[in-house]
Amino acid sequence: MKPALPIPTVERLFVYHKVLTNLLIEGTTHVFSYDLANRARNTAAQVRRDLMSAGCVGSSGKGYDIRSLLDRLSEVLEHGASRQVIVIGLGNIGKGLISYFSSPNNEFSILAAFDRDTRKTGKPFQECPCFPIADLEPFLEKNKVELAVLAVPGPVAQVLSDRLVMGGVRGILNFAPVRLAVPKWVHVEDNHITMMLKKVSYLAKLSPDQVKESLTTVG
Amino acid sequence: MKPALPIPTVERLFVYHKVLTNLLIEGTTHVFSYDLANRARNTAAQVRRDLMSAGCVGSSGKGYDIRSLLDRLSEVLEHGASRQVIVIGLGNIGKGLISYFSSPNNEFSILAAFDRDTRKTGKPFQECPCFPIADLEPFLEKNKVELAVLAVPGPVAQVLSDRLVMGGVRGILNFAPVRLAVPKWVHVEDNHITMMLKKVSYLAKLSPDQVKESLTTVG
DNA sequence: GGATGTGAACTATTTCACAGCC
DNA sequence: GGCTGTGAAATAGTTCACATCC
Repeated sequence: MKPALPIPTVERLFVYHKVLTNLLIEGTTHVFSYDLANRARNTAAQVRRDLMSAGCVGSSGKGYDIRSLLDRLSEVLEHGASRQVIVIGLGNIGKGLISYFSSPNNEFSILAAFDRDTRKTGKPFQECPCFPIADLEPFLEKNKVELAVLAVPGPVAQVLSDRLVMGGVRGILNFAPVRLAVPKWVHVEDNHITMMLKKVSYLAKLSPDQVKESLTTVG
Repeated sequence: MKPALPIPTVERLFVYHKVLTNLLIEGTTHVFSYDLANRARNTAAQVRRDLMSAGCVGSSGKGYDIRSLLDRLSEVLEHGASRQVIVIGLGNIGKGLISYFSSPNNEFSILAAFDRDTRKTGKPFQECPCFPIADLEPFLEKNKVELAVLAVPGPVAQVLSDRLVMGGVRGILNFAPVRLAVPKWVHVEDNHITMMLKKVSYLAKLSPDQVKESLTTVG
């Protein structure tokens, strides 16, 4: 088996995949490394290196063929990956996710939401059924879902995470502002919005106080 | 001026700050590097190195004094950083943010939301006033806000980003699934939920198919 | 004894720079 | 001529390991 790709590379590959999809929709068929680099905000050398690591090939004269690039990237990034997701917590974040993923172009399907508030359960939210938390285990038992979005308040996040893990979930996108303890075969990706906002604030503070040039000078 | 801290370090420092805050609330006054490491899910050496880079000092016998650690971290991470934010787009994500930041313990204050839907504007959402997008420029003119959360559909994100930048915004937390083009003195932090979910899916697929041991064996 | 602080070694990642190809 | 593919160099980041201090 070939060595796993470094995480930073994987993240950029996802970006390329998105950019390339848009280019294809616009009707473009080929792209140069520096062109893709511009759109993905990095360097041509980096793009070539990344694509190489992913096993993509271009041709010296014409650049990369977008369609085969996408095929290859999809294979590397998406082959065998779960696409079925449940959402825990039907607050605003949970609802936002469901709205977002009910758009037709989505690659994930949200099978169900779970909430402890009985006013929310029973009836579906935007065609997505919402069940009481107590139904979680039987649902997981029956549906073998491997991915979950955890969008609940911090204090209950760990307990729910444990239940997800016991139910066979192997990937959690966690919006709760706590660090979850999970066994090593489960991957948690934290989306701590507060922390991101702090980071933005920190970096905005650092960036040089520059004269505001016309926006048209910026790529 | 001392050299800027590496981004990965800064991110970990935010985590330490959070962990330490919780510890302080619990009444703990001192912490060892390996202890902090456990709670932040990394190694003792890393913790010591990070704290050192941030200019923190501990003492060999007793570990680190949490209160002075927090003081120092706050100084490094938060001194001079903007705390006032506006939210563009009062969809579910926008609402979620506002709900989240209206909790009393928050460090950011959301001054206003903006939306193009006139059914949402005029009346406040949870005490946060919501204005029509047309009011953006005068609002920025008057309030000198430097941070914005962009939670609008992809197709309109770039235009709104331009308007934010022209209005003096220097940091954007972007939920729209596009790469924004901004001048170099503006920092954009992307929170592309779809991409994060893809990443979780990718990593969950990779993680070894491990025997499920008792959850109690896991920290 | 048991921590911290830190140079030095190591590992990972990015960038350079150029041979080879179209 | 211009672009890809890729060793090699450079840089960034992490971990080791031990002198030092409480």
